[in-house]
Amino acid sequence: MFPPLKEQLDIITRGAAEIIRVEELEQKIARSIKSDTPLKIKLGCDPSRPDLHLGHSVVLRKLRQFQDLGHQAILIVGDFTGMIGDPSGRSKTRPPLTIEETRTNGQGYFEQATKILSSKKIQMLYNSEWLGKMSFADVIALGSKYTVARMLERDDFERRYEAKEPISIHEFLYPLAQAMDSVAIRADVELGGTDQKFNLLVGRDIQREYGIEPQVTLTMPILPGTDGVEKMSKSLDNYIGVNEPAREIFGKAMRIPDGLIFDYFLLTTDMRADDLAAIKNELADPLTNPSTVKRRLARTLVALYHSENEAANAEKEFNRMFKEKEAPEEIPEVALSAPEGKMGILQLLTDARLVGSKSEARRMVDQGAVSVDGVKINDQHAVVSIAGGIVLRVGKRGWCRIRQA
RNA sequence: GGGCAGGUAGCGAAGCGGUCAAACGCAACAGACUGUAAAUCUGUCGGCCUCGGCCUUCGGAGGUUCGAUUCCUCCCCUGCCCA
Repeated sequence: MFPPLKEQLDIITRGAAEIIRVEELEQKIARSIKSDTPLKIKLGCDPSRPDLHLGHSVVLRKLRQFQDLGHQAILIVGDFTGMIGDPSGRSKTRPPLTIEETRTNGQGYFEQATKILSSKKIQMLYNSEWLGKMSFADVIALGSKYTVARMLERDDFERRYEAKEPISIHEFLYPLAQAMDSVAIRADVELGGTDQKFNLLVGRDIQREYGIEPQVTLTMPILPGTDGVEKMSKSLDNYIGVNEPAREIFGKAMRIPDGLIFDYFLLTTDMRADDLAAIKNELADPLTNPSTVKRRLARTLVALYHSENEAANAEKEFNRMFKEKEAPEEIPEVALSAPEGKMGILQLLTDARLVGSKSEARRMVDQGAVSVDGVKINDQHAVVSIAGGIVLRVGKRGWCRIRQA
């Protein structure tokens, strides 16, 4: 039923940043084969950020590989912690969620995740199921199993402690809560980004404390965002969402720095090892124009989340907009009512929601970023007739078709 | 509980009675260039405008002043030290 040990290990270790510990993984797999029992592979999901992007996909792809090898994927939705309101470091303002929100978000997560995961061998659990049942005494007992010094080993905590930034007590409880998830489901392997390493390791320790065989931790590299600097995240707006339209995915992929092309192929696609090697060579060749390789990446990504067909269309569209500098095929349309069919350009821009304020509209006009039907508008006081319908443009990407209501 | 240091635009950080919508850096946005890349250069970067200005902002609430981001009082929040 299960592929042989060697084959499993090959697949599992590919692309992984670190596995702690490989020997234990081998033992678990060997036992799984012998007893014909799937391993439980755990992945935690954050219900406060329901939109998945390529960064999430890295670890989801790894989970998919486990599924394909016959193992059991278990998604843990951190609804309990979400209801309290997490503050892992940066976002102090993360608002607590209601139970309904965590359910809705969990469901949304599941739907998006199954674009990557197989719908077989998958289970989704909410951690309030067990964490919500713990008494305060249970929590104290849990707290007694870990020390402050060890908590401070975590990079994030150590840094903030040194920098004299606030660390709330409950932040210490999060890794422990996450560890309890591993205890509750008796996870064999837990997946996460390298930034999760500490939390995953706490899981091992706590499982041991509760008399359970420690999980193996498998971390995947963190995917850099489209800016090439920070990790991909929605709040930094350097992400490519799995739910985005084909054109967006294509366009955003084309905008990543060249240096990221290979990493993206490696981490966000299912490309085989020999193809990856070929790409590496191609990129190393000074005669190669990286944009052609980047195009292939963009097509691959669109195909992954939409279809081959849409990938081809997205590329055509891309050429049309940026090579031939013509209006995109589909642009948002806004119906506005104007007396006598005429409007001031500033009003037009704000009503079309191409800018956030009239001041911004002024700036755009001043900077020569605005055009109507391809004709540049330089005068803030210009009055435009919208009677016959016009195409309004701001900057490179702000298109809008206006028609009279 | 006490002492000290802080809370300024998306972030970081100046200002410390008027010339402050607030230096500077980053991010962001626009323009040029280009491969919608990067780098670079230029400009913008609270809101409204008849372009002369007007309005709302510097943790919160009051107060002193002709005038406060700058001084005083109280409150809230954060860090450090002492208990």
